Amino acid sequence: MSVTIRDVARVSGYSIKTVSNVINGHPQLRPETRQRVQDAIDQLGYRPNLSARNLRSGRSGVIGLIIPDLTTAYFAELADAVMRAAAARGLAVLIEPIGSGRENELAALRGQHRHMVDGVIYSSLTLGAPDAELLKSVDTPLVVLGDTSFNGQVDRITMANVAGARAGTEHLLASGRRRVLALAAHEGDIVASAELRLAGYRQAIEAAGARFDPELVYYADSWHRRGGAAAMRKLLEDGLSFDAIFAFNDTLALGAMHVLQGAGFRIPKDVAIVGFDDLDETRYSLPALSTINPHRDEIAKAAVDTLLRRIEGGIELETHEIETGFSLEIRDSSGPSAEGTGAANTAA
Amino acid sequence: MSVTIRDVARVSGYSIKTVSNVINGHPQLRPETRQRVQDAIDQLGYRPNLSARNLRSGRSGVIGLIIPDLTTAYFAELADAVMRAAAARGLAVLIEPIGSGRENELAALRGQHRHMVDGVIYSSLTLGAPDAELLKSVDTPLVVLGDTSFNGQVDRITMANVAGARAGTEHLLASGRRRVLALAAHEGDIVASAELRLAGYRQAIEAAGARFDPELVYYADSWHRRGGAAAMRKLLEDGLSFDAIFAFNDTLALGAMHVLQGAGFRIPKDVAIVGFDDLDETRYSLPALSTINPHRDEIAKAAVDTLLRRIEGGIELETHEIETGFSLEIRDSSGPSAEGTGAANTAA
DNA sequence: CTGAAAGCGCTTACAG
DNA sequence: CTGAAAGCGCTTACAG
Repeated sequence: MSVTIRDVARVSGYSIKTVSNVINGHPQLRPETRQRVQDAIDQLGYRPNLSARNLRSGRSGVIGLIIPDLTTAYFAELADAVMRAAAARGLAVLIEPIGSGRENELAALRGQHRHMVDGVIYSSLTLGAPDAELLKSVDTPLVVLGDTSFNGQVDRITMANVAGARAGTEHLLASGRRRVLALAAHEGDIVASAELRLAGYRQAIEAAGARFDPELVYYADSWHRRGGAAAMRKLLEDGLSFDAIFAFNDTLALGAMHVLQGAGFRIPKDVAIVGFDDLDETRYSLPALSTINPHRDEIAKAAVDTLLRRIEGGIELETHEIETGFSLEIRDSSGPSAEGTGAANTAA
Repeated sequence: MSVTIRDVARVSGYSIKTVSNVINGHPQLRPETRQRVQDAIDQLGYRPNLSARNLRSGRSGVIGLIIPDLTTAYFAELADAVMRAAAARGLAVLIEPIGSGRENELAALRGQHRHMVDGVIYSSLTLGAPDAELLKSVDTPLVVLGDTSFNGQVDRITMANVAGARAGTEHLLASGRRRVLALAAHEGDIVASAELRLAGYRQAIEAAGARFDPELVYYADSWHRRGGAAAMRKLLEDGLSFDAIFAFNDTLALGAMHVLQGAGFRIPKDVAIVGFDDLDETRYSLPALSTINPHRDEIAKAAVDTLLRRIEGGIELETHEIETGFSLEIRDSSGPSAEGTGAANTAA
């Protein structure tokens, strides 16, 4: 059952060292040597014992990913992107779903898996600048994914919250909408991304020469579909007039869209909607939802590479803060308005 | 940085063996000894090196979970359940998303992570009885999650497809519906669960003394929301009359519900709907979707425990096939019909 | 290019 | 209860 490097050495007629060189792709080896060793490996079905390799090298080849849960589409898609980015670097990912809330997030920093992983990608919602020291005291290489700054004291990848929100709002204004609602959310202590996206929304409004109207900012009580639906119902009751919505994330947008359609509004004719996150399901909603694509693959790649650099560079290495790009995905939910051509297809 | 068991021995004044006994919770230890060793551990911040432990024990404490992807709600929720079940047994889970299709599923069996894990939970959609030999030839302990039988040659956990589908259909019939549509799906070679659920649907129809009408069985071209929506549009064009739908999974049901609502049907008044899977989002759809809960936690627990037994028992251990329970979750989408009380709230 | 040997940190018979 | 020692399978100076 357990073929070891020693067996390969014996069968191939070379020393353990040489076999090891072949396995690890050392360059200076005669092709013939390499071939014979490889033949023995194939013949025996040898696979290196990773525990032994890890013990020796001090590395496990596994990184941790700490997220609140796996069943929220946003985190599932993030995890998927991180796994792909890690696989491209030969790393496996150990996902640790920790639940939401500050306490869980803190507890995770002392998690049990800590010693199985070479480093951790940590998606934090509640930690902020005052916790920078705490994060620095963690003895595992760490990269934070989040919208709150730690004053450059921690490696961090963040998305283009302000620029993305601005682009989404500008797109709505550019398509002729005049009363663009901001559908925001507060949830627990999660304020960072909401604030940043609000700033982007406001920038777009003001850049268009309009006045920022706080009355047009609605707060859902959660970031989820249900929150978007509830906020929209309240909004319709309030009798506010509007012809577009920039929602601070996709699920809010989908919840709002559902209620609007139930109330007889046509989308995008009567109301255009743009979300944020580019969740996979936005392609399949009816109509398909326009949204800000935060370039999750880029975020994941930056996180993995930054973590790898930290693992190799140690604590002295200077910290990196990276803000990734974004793009506006124009789908059916933000096509021309009722005053437009009438054709409800994708705007160019 | 690396405190070892040797350091703990030195500081505590006991031998390495004794320290090891304390760490591993050996019973016969004087409380005083245990305390002194523990003090040293705490003082030094000692954590066992898992690579060394694994090398020695031949176990990694990690199990693999092979699924098509993490971004489909169904698999995300399955993964979540498996992680919780594994954590309860002190195991970590390495998720390997492999994409869909038979080729990917086969390739995964020779996956790179094979040697990091003590065993694998393998969610297969395309493998069937003829592949039993292949599965048995994998040298890693393996438990299959799936609806296709391998003739008892492989450990397998499956859900109550027939009984669940029957219960869902019976619920619709019991609430006074007369024309219950079956919204089925074919996708690639995935036929097993569709066939089983169709059998359950048919049993319910016939048990009610009605005749099974093949015309009422509609096939979507995918198991997803979009497939359900497309099938429903076609169905409405066909002008078929019906007052209820039993959908073979929740996303089909949600897609169908959306199209029905867009066409002016009231749910459940005009059409009652029941899905299958109990995805989290069924609680938040409008109306909330009635569904068959396949007891995912039970599935996950059975899978982890069966795998653990296989890991410990080796290849001689006889194989287990476990079918888990289910329950009918009655929500708003299957309340009373138009002829009923008129109150569209949850049926009892 | 290649070999003999040490050592990563742990657990576990073996001997007291 | 406790100690000294072997060995899990690998990598890597060190010496040729």
